[in-house]
This record gives sequence, C-alpha cells and structure tokens, in this order.
Amino acid sequence: MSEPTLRNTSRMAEGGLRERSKARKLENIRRAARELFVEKGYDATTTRAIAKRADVGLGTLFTYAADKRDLLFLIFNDELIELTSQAFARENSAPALADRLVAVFHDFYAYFARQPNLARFLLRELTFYTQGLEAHRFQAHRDQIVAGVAALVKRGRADGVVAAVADDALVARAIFDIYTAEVRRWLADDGREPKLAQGLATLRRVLQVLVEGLQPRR
Amino acid sequence: MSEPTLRNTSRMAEGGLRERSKARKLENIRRAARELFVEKGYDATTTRAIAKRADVGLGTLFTYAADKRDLLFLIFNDELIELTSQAFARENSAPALADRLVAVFHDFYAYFARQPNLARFLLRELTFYTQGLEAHRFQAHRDQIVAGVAALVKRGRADGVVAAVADDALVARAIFDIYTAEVRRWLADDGREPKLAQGLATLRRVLQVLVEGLQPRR
DNA sequence: GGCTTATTTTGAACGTGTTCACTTTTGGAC
DNA sequence: GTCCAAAAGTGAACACGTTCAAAATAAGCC
Repeated sequence: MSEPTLRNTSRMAEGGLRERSKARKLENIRRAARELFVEKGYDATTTRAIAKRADVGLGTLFTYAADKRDLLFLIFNDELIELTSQAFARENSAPALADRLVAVFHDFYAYFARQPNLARFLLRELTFYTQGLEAHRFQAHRDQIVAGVAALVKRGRADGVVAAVADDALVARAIFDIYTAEVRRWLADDGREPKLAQGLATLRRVLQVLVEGLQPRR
Repeated sequence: MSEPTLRNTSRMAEGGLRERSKARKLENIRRAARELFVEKGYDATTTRAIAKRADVGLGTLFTYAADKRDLLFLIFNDELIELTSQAFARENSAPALADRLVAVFHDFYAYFARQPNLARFLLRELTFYTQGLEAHRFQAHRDQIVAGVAALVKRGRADGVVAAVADDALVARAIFDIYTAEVRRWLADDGREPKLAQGLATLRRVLQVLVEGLQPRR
C-alpha cells in the first residue's frame, strides 16, 4: 500500500508545508514590524498592531521573537550586518588613519541619520542586550565590526601610518569605544535632526586625539 | 481685628504646613524607592509598591517624578553627585597619566560593583535621558565629570605628563568616551558578578593606548 | 469663625507588553 | 482514510506604568 518513493517525495517537498508556512509567517511579521516601526517609531508601535498587520494572532508574535525588543533586532540585525559588510568593503587608503576610520563609520552615521528616532531606540535597547533570540546574532555583528577595525589597523601598520605599541585588537577597542560614545552623543545632542557632516567632523577630531596620543614626544 | 504681626508669623512658619508636608512626602518616596530598587531591582519594583511603602497614593508619585525612570534618578543623582566630588577631591599625582585617570574612575567602578544589577539599569536608562524632572540635573552632573577630567589633563600639562596638541576639553572627551564605553562593557561582560580589579585593569590598558597614541614617532 | 481660590492628593480607568491553557494544524504510521 | 503525537497558533487574562477628573486640603481674606 505504501510507496517508499512517493513517501520520500512528499517528505522533502521543499522543506515541508510546515516550514514553508513558518517562513511565510516570519516574513509577514518582519514586514509588518518594519513598516510600523518606521512609520510610528518604536514606542508608539504596539505589538497588537504588528500582529494585526502581519495577520497573525498576538501570541504568535512571541514564538518568533522573545519580546518587543527582540522584534526590533529581528529586523535591524539584517540591515546592520549588510551595512557593516558594505562599510568595510569599500577601498580606502587615505593618508591619515583618522580619515580611513571616518570613512568606515560614515556609513553607520548615514544610516542612523536617515532614521534618527529609531536609531536612538536601537542604541538604547542594545545596551545590555544579551537575552533574546536575536541577541546572540547582534553580539556577533558587534564583534565583527571590531574585527574589521582591527584589520584596518593592521593594514595601517603595513602602510606605515600606525605604529602603536598595543596590539591591533586593543587599538580597535579604543577606536570602537570612541565611535560608540560619539555616535550616542551625536544623536542625543541634536534634539531633532542630527547633522551628518557635523557629527562626522566631531568624530574625526576625537579620533585624531587618539591617533596623536597624549604623552610628550621624547 | 487682624493683627499684622501675627499674620506675618503664621505666614512664614518655617515655610508653611504645605511645604513641610511636601518635603516629608518627598523624603518618604525617596526612601521607599531606594529600598525597593536595591532590594528587588529596577524592573521587579512596581510603582504601586513604592507608593504603598511611601504611604502615598499611586498618583502622587507622578507629581514628584515624571515617570519611573525619573524616580530612579531622583535617588541616584544625589549619590552620583556626591561620588563625583569625592572621586576628584582625592590628591592624585601618580607619574603616569593613565594611573591618575584610573584612580578617579576607580570610585565609579567600585560604586557600580556594589550594585551591578542596578548599575546596569542606570547605564541603560541614562541613554538619551533628556526628558523628566531630574534629567537636567543628571546632564549637569555628567558635564561636571568631563570638566573634572579636563582639569586633571590641565594639571598633567603642568606636570609634564601631558603634551597633547588638542585642547583640554577635547582630550577630556576622548577619555570620557573610553570610560563610558568600557564601564558598559565591563558590566555586560561579567554576566553576574563583575570583578573590580579586572575591570580597572582593562580600562587602564585602553586608556594607555590613548596616552601613547597610534602614529609613528618621528 | 466662614468663604473662596489655588494647590495637592488620589485611585479607578486606560492602554500596554507578555503569558499560558487551550485549540488547530501538520506529519507520519498503519 | 484514519488515527495519534507533536508542533504551531491563539486571544483572554494578567500585571504593569501612566493619566486625569474628581475629592481633599491648605492659604488668604473678610
């Protein structure tokens, strides 16, 4: 009665009906959440509204994301990862290290400037973001940025523009620290519309302090 | 009929009944909130519990603080301001600038290590904290820390341990950027109990990168 | 004292994020 | 096709932060 061949065929069926419908639901949720977050902002978007627009039950949301914050990163992790690979892909050989760094961070600044309100929530919610289905992915992304900066530093040594005593990872850490602090300050300062050029100019000035160092020349 | 003298006396009466009872209520709320935040943490403490312990109505809370976050800073602004003046008051003339800086930030690290869970919330909630009755006080406190660091840098120039091209304020900003980023990382990394010595050692290493600079010596 | 006005207090009511006991759907065995 | 266990979906229910119209209280004036 049972036909092994047919059974196999139906079994595989592009991952099965279940998986396909799960993927479709996830995509619906993604789209609905992105639209609403961008339209109304993070706080003003309710989980009920997301569920309604995605055409799923309210409870279903929380099988795809641990909580509302996780829902935010479900969306923006993708964009941030894409953004990071773009930022580091571009060739970049300015004579000054500070300019090479600013060129990389420019992409992040531009991305945040496009949606400053949402960016503020991103930066706020990522603080001590360790629990949640998307949290690990975000942490990995973060490490990748630091690794990219470290690679840039290494290349800088080869080019003779970097001659730090500390190892590349530690230098990258100092650079990343300054970036994270400055991007926060930039978005906090300019109450409503942050100016891209101004933010990058300030970032460059502070990075330049790091490049030059503080101690007297011997 | 009316006696001017008496009228004046009753009018002043140590600020009047109303003001005294307001001050007493505020003190009750402060105490209740501090106890509960320390006992149970920020999230687990409900505004209803604070109101109950302070022996006031629920709505009354929100005439003394704009929201729950503001309630947190109503308490910790006092401690942080006190902490800051202590941290900068101590005499401090180590030969290396990095050590002078670490000595200042040591007090902050120690304070956070004492209550790491609450510290995480403080650092999380202070991101883009501009609205609320206590927000302005907090921002002022923040500026005071940066100003203190700038003064320390200035003293460093006099002692010959600092010879940066950039002005003091900019140098202080770079230092403060590294501090804020590192203290966050420290509290995030060590899942449960952050190690004070380890955190300070890491901070020192990153600050040392700034001191030494990145560019080749000529 | 009484009377009026301004200030302060209050908790019921609202909208929210999240949970969980229950229902529905699916995949596979016979 | 029929059945069963497992997986996925669901919304009523809960606990919470916050608001606001109404009540209570204090101040000032005669």
